[in-house]
Amino acid sequence: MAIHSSTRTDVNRSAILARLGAGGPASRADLARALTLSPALITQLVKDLITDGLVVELDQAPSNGGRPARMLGLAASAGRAVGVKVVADHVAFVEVGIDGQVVRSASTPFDATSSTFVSELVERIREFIGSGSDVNLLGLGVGVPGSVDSPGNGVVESAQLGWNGVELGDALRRAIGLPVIVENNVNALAVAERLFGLGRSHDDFLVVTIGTGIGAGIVVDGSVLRSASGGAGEIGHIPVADDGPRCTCGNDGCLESLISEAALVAQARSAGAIEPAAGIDALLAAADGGDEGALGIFREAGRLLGRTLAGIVHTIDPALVVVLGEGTSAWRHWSPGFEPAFRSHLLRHRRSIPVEVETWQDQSWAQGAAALVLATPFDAAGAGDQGRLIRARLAGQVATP
Amino acid sequence: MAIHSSTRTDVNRSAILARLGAGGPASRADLARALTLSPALITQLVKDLITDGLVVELDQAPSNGGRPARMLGLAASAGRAVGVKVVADHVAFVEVGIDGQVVRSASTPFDATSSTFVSELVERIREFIGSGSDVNLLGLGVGVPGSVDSPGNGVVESAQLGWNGVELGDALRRAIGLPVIVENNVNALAVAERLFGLGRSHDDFLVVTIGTGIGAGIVVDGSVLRSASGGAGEIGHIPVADDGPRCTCGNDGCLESLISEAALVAQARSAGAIEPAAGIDALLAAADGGDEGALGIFREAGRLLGRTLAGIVHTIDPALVVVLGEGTSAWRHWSPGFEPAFRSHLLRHRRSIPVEVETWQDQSWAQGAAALVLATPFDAAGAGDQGRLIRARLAGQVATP
DNA sequence: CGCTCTTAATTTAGGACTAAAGAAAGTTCA
DNA sequence: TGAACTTTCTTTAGTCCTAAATTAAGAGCG
Repeated sequence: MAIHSSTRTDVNRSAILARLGAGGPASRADLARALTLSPALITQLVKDLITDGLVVELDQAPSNGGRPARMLGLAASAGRAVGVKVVADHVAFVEVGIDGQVVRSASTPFDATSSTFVSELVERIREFIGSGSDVNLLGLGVGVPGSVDSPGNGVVESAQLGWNGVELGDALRRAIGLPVIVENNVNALAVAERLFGLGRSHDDFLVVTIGTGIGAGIVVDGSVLRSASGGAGEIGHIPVADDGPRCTCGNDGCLESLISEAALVAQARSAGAIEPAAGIDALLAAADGGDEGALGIFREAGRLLGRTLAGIVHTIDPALVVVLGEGTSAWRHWSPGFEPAFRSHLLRHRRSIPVEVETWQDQSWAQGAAALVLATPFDAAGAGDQGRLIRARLAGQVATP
Repeated sequence: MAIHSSTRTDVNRSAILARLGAGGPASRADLARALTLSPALITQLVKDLITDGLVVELDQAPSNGGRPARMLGLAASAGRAVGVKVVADHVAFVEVGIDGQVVRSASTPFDATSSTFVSELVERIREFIGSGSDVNLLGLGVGVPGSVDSPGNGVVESAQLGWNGVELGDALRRAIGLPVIVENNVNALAVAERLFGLGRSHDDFLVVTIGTGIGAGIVVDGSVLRSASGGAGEIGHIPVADDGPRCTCGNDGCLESLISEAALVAQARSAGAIEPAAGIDALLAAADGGDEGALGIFREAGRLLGRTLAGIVHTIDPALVVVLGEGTSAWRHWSPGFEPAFRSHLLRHRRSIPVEVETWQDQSWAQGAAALVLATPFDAAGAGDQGRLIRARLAGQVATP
């Protein structure tokens, strides 16, 4: 019932700005409908935002049969976000506008297992922020492989990084002086899909990543599912074989132990489909060249993924599946195994569910992280104190000449 | 942001009443905390509810070190709900108070495949309601096996009942003249668990039913997951065997095709563990008598259920699993297969997740249905127009002498 | 026994928001 | 070409709710 986390005015002002960013120019009537606020309130809020130099009136739209609408757009200075993606051996950065457009990006080496990894990360982040222009930064979004207690707090458990109870959020807040949102990197991708991608027109969809790891971001009723301890979406550890290979998690027969990039490479090496020192690029090249062993490895991976995703579709009933991650570069070889396995295990009325594979770039992970900041204006109570600070920074701006 | 479905006063009054029903007596300060409303507003609303005869002041609680609280309780006349559970061959009814306590119940034969099933159902419901006392009925909750487009609308797809696009909600509203909420019966059980059961202290948990069918109700952030078309939780159709038996849905190797009651009976007959005309009761008796074939069938069912639920726990990350349904009477035989399979396929930090098996009665399904009505005061926008009507009926009562 | 502290409940002033009415600016049609 | 209608935007009056201040009623302690 009550909104505690921000003043209501901050919530509304930041929602208007974020909506103009994510959705493009809109009229007052559009904003009232989209944000379910009365036209009277929108008029008041927009008047103040225009006075504060954050919103500008654009051309009039053609009439819809009545008074023509006056379109509104964002002023150029309306704030930016930085996204950081952390993996074991490097860190990627992007700086984006409120519309999600990438202004600049960078990537630097990094050792997540070093005993001074936090201060090294802080240094890298300071360098990236310091080399940007003097535009208002709303906050920092950080995506990590692993689970996070809550995005507004940011305590990380990550086997891949070797981190156990690392208070990353607090450390970065203290060192950088910006609001910081920390989230699992696949969940961050799902947030980005919801805001800027194919998920914009769906309240319920599934993001699946293939590549180094196998993971899922589950969007339900417009929000990413985190559940009890922030660990929803760990589909890589769904058991799919009773006596399958040993997984990095210690169990046997997890999906990931069979279809992660490392697993495919290991199978290919064992089968002689590639040289013992070759990697995934060689496997893809072999499959492209028609090698039956390589094709079979990808087909079987697709089959296992398809069957497993069919079960997930029955469990959570999404309207769309989006496939992302480094592994998508090989999707043409996964698909022959994936499609029949997936659709034949779906109930009849679900067999036409769309599965979309999007164009992947390494900076996509960092864009996902940045989206964590950009999404907070849409959730009045979301991300606790950090969310409130971000909304205040977005809503409280006054443009300087 | 804006609440459209009820006047705010109705939302708040009905929330206070429902909270006193579900949670028992509480002070004004307790209500303010539980409902996240200001103490000032609670004082105003409670004053009116006392004047209207719906709430009574009880004894003072012992002091917590400050001013002793004045406890509040429900007046006896504060409204009831009727729950109806429909299966292929009978209908079960309960009438419950706002606290969920069963006031009376009934069960009658019914033919879901009859061409006049709607009017037969209407007749049964009228008989049950007509034989009750003259207390204010807030609404009718109906649980069905199958999927429902939305609880406030109530269009049913059910293979088990042979219903396809049946506009049950509209038909019942027209004929009975009460607000009607229709939902999948396992989802209804999850609502009841959230309100009155083990789920009261959890925002994220999983309800699993074993018996005639295998289903799940998934509670996330305090609400039951429905997703895109209301079909979340159909875990019975998760594929668990590549070339398993043919399922009633037409696919092969679904979980349900291996561990539903009918599947267990078929396996037992094939194995000679029971007579060809015997049923589940004979299988349970044989297992209780130490028959190895019978024990093996239950153990294998438990193993498959355990492995599948481990996958679901990784996908949605619940804090608790509650097992319900007719099949729980045999849980002692499922458990030896279930427990090792379940826990060995969980990530290390999840291995201690509690799995609770609750006492089951056939009227539990109908209690779940009644809970659909009782839950609506807690969701300001929930169940559309039906929710608004229920809240208005609860909030708008004035007790007559 | 009286003072201080804590917690509960109430009152007050003011902010936030909406429903409804009205004004503005088009399109359509006779 | 002017009236009627539609859609957008603005203004007004009132409702709903909270933060803060105040009052009430206990426990604890010297």
